[in-house]
Amino acid sequence: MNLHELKSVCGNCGIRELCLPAGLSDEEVHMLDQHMAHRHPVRKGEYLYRMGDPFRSLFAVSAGFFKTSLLHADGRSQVTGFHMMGELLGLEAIHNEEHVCDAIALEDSAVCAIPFDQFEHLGQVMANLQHRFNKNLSREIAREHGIMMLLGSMRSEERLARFLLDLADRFAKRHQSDSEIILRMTREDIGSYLGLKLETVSRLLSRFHDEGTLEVRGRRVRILDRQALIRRGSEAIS
Amino acid sequence: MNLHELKSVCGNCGIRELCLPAGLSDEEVHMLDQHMAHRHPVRKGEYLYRMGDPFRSLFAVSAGFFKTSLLHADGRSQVTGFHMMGELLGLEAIHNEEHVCDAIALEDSAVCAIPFDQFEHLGQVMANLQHRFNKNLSREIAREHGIMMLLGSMRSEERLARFLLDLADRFAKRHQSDSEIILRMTREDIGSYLGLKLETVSRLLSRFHDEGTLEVRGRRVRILDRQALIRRGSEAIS
DNA sequence: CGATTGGTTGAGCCCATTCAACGAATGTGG
DNA sequence: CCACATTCGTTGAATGGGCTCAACCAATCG
Repeated sequence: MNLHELKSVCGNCGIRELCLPAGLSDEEVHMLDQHMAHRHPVRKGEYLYRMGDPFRSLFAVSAGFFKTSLLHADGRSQVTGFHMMGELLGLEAIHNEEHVCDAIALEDSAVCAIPFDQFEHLGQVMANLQHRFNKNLSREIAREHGIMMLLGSMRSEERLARFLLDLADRFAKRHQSDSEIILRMTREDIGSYLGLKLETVSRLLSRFHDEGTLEVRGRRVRILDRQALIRRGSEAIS
Repeated sequence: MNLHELKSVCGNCGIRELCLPAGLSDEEVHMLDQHMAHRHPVRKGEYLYRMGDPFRSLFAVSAGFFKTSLLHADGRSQVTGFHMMGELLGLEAIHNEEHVCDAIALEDSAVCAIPFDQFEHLGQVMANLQHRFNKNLSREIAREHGIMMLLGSMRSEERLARFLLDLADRFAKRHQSDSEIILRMTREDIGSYLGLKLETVSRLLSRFHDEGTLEVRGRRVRILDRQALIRRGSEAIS
């Protein structure tokens, strides 16, 4: 075992309740530990996997921040998600045993690799684990429905407001500040995710800043007026 | 047992290989049949389920056509998908045991209800079934990534072209014509799904018609020039 | 039959894009 | 260390694609 690939111990993990073992008994988590989950670092800018790579493992983000994105034949790309501590990466690759998007670390990160065939075996003997996993997949589908709503029927201000509130909530769940956000991604990444151009994102951030809703200094964003942001995120259009 | 709720027999089902039992052995399909899957009709316009309904069963579409849509507090709605023979409905509801969208029959249809707790038990003893189900969920996630790409970075012509090609392909897989499409949904539904207004959809269909790519007569659409449509569906923007 | 729903088309408008210039921050090699 | 390139972000001006508003038609249904 090399220094960079340590046996992880979900039982001791600070984010256990955010991650795959959420809701499992100590005994069950111990079983999970026995069978899998090696932890290894991924440095900023590195690909965790690429489109077309064979799918062998799921990855649980144990530290850091990732984006996933699709690359289209004509060069356009679409960011499909941002992923932080406790979230699973690679779910979309199960169906044809091949990764269908790129996963890139946006800061120095670490992941726990979960060999999927072993995981499926374990799911057979641990109903609870399988149940949690089903829910995990289902939640991802529901989450993407929300993004379809965002992309399909919201205007730019709304999209950005909701994006920031979502990020803040997710950080808050991880015991970080829910008002001081450090964006790990570029304006272009945000724009791609939200179906906007980077200039539009920049202008919106400036506008929110000027109105006193946010304080924006580069990638440091502080939410000054959460209520205003919530209002922005649910304007009636029609 | 009433006349409208018949024990279905996946083993004899014409769409078995399109549906949940795909890839299962005869014996396995028999087990599936023993435990679940009652078939019942859903008439045009009826709700199969609504947002907020408790989640108890998945549904396999055995005939007909459904749309799923989100209803937002301010009245806006977003169509999240169209679903035909062999596709599963309700996957997005597993995670919090409550439906998070509406499912509405767009024509007289029929579904097989699959009580989810029983299904999970069966998954525990039939690794193959569980494996297929995992793939099914994963494919749904990957499909939605594609829609994010569509909504986030394609222009209106491309969106509609791809939508029609996707529909045609799915009909073709079900042994129906791949060039003669009967749209089951309104222009407004299409627009909602594609992030466009109904007038835009109408104009685009007229344009494709005038250019000889399609023949459009109300909800009857015939693909006259598939190559042209494919080209429309992959124009480089930038 | 009138009422309602669904679809088409036109004219004008507006929000986000495009194109462009510039500034700040970071990194690199001589 | 500085000169330079590169990446990232901001801001302005002009454009245009899809939206809004509106009129009208066709089909369907009580």
